[in-house]
Amino acid sequence: MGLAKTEMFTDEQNKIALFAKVFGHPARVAILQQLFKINTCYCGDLVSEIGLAQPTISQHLKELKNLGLVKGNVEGTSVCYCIDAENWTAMKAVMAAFLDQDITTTNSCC
Amino acid sequence: MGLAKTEMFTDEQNKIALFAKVFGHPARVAILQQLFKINTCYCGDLVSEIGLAQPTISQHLKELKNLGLVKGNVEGTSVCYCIDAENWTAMKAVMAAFLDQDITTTNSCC
DNA sequence: AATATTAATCGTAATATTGCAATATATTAA
DNA sequence: TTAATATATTGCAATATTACGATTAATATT
Repeated sequence: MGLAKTEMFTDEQNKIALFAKVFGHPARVAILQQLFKINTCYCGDLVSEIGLAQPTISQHLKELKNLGLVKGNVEGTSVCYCIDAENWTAMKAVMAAFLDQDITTTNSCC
Repeated sequence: MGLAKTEMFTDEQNKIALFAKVFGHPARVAILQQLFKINTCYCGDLVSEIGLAQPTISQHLKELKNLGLVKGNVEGTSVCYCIDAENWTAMKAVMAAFLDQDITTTNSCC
């Protein structure tokens, strides 16, 4: 079906999956790394830096914006993008709660 | 195309994306949380716990196994699954390097 | 006003993902 | 050996994702 049965899962599980999904493409990872590196970045800079076509980068940026991880600021004909620090921190807390679970090796089957 | 152009990105970026992708479905999040919670778990238990069909759970487990995050141990007709602690820790280091980047609010455009 | 620049949107082709019924495989029990 | 049980695999339909050319929208420059 290609359609996740989100109603079977908790809000937290769906939230983790949504954040993870947006990181599940190397172009979006690269965009975020670049934004962290140079702090503030025009859309066109990302296009030349990453090497995908402009509509493709624009589409990836849209997904990052939809989740609130990235903000865009219109400056004339350009749009300047940066990380949304507050939402990034909130996302980190959600992901950390999932990733930092304790592993009890006792009573393990394998 | 539906096909990520992995050759344009660094190994690290592709690795982050691969790990994130496997967490990008709530069923796999739920499977992992359950494995952390009860430490060791038969495939059938996950099917009844999560509520998706047996082939669906089996398929999700396969993806987790392919990335090395989960191990399975055959016990008679059953298969007992658990987290691969070593690989989980290694994965956490990769993801933390990405998620814990510093945010410099100075010189930010938005 | 006409043109240039930058980014977003639309449309579409190629491919990937999700979910499950049906079936196959492997082990144990009778 | 046969039947029962548990899991994996196959095949397929529905939907999602990725990428980009063409176009549009908005602002700047001349």
